[in-house]
Amino acid sequence: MDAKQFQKIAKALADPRRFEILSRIAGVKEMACANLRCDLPITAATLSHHIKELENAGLVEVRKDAKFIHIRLRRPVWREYLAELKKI
Amino acid sequence: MDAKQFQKIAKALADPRRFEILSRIAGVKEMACANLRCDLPITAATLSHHIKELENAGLVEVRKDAKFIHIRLRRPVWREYLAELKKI
DNA sequence: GAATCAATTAGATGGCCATCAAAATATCGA
DNA sequence: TCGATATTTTGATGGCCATCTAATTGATTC
Repeated sequence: MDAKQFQKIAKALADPRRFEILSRIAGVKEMACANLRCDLPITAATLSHHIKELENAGLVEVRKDAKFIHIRLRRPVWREYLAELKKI
Repeated sequence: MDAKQFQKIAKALADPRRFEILSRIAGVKEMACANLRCDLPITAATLSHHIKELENAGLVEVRKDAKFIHIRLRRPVWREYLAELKKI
C-alpha cells in the first residue's frame, strides 16, 4: 500500500459516518445502499458522497444491481491498512 | 476505549504531519520536541498545536524538562485503538 | 538584568469538506 | 408512456482546522 492510499484511508476513517458505514458492511457479505440509509441520519446525497470517498480510498467496492447498489468491504485492503498501522 | 476517544484518535491520525510525529516517537522511548522540528517543515506554533491534538486524543504524553518537552507514545492506548479497529 | 532559546498562545486566514436542497439520471411497474 | 423509487450530480453554505505571524511565557546563561 502506497503512502497516498494510506493517507486516503486515514482520512476516510476520520469521519464518524463513514466509519459507521464500514462497521455495518463489515459484518455481512454486502449491503444495499438503501439499507444503510435506514439507520443513518443523512440524506441520500450525503450518503452517496461518503460511499464515493470510501470507494476512492479503496476500502469498498460497489456492485450495481438495477436500481440498487450494493457495497462490500475490500477485506484485503483493510487488512493491509491494519498491518501498516501495526508497523509503528 | 469509549467512542469519543476512538473518534479523536481517528481524527488525529488523519493528518499526515501528526502521523509522522507518531511514527517517529514510536521508535524511541521518548523524543524532544525540538528534535521533531528538525525534520518537519512546520513552524513551532503548528507543531505545538499538533502535539496538543495528539495529547488530547490520549495518544501521547508529555514530560517537561526545563526548557524542553519530551513526547512519548502511550502504547497501551495505541494497542487499544488497533484492537478496536480489528473488531470490524 | 539583558539576551537567547524553547515552547505556547492569540488572532487571522485560506482551504477543505460534510451537509443539504434541488435537479438530473436511471430503472422499474402499471 | 407515466409515475415511483434509487442514486447521482450540482451548486451553495457553514463550520472546522492546518497554518502562519507576532506576541508572550518560562528557563538559561552571561
